[in-house]
Amino acid sequence: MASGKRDHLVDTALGLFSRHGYHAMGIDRILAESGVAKMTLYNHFKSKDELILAVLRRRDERFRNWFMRTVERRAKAPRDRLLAIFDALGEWFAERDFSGCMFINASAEFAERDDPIHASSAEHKRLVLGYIGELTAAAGAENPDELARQLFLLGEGAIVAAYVADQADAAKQARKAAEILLDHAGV
Amino acid sequence: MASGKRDHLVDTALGLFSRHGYHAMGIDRILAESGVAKMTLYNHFKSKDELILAVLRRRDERFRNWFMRTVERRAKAPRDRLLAIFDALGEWFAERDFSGCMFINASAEFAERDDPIHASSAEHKRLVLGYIGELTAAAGAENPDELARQLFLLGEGAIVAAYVADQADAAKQARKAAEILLDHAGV
DNA sequence: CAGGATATAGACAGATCTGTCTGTTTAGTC
DNA sequence: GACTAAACAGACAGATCTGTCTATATCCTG
Repeated sequence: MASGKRDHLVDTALGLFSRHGYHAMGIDRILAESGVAKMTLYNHFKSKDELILAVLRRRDERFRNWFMRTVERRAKAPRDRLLAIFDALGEWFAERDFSGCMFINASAEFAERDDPIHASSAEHKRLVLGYIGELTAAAGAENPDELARQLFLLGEGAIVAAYVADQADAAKQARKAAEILLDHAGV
Repeated sequence: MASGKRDHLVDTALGLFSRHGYHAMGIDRILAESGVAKMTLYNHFKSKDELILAVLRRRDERFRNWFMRTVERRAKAPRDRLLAIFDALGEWFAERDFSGCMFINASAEFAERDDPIHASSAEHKRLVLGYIGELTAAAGAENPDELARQLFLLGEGAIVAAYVADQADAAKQARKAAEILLDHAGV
């Protein structure tokens, strides 16, 4: 059985890194908050960076599960599901402790392109784009990849607008633009 | 006359913060790289955060000047200028040391919404959006604000796609989507 | 040339951060 | 109850970081 301590550590770190950033949040605070001993952390992870990678893996899994479930619960028809992407984003932005996208934020702090943390963030974005691609294909778009990439841009833009520029209704705006793109793509 | 040392310090810090992030880049390295003494820094700035704010002010000024100049040099007709936004972004992304948007990255590291650094980033984004709004108004769009916000989302999304997800042609994709939105807005 | 502002190098304090080590305690299993 | 593995508290080392202080040097200006 995987250690419950490890799980708890990753969960606590996920919340703290998300709200405060990666460099700004020290190991000691994570340990205090989680009630775990330092040696337990270094028994499970080689370094803080390895903990961050574990956090990102968990975040990727949880976020994409939640995202796909929400989109698919909100709508059945392919076109509606593509629009539901932006309703899901709107839900996310409205969370009280919304702190932007952990992967965008991680890329900001670990700037080197071949840093494993940056690479992990890139992979997450590719997976999200891939999911949107599945939806555009299911919707029978003429050029599903291109449509997916354009909707993806709207989504990422909405995240930035909501977090950086404090535009609470960014998801709604993105949805309106998406409708136009879908109409144009014959979906 | 404003100190040339101060200017040089801000310039050096701008490059280093941009390439390495804000927390990851220490004062000492900035001083060594710029050849300026520590007391000179603390004579001009109260703290590292104040230096960061000065860097962001300079970056805002330079970036928006460059951006507006590039857009207006690349195209004369209002619709073409709106599309030139994405050509300008493409130029930027292709720079060898492109490191994403300093304001998005700053918001990632200074997460609290009322942190002056986060607020300064929000203000920059508002100014960029305002400029796009001038262009959509000049183009005679029916709803210039809404169109501007949607183009803004595409632009921000392209920045994230280019930097985080390593999509070199994100600006081109955004441009294609923008064309559709412009057609739809009767511009 | 004299005086005042500005910049210099570099030591220093104090905080903080990651990662290691030790010795003890807890918990589960045979 | 004995053995083993895991977690514990907490001290510690070593690095690094921000910000301060001092004493010297440079440069502009009157």
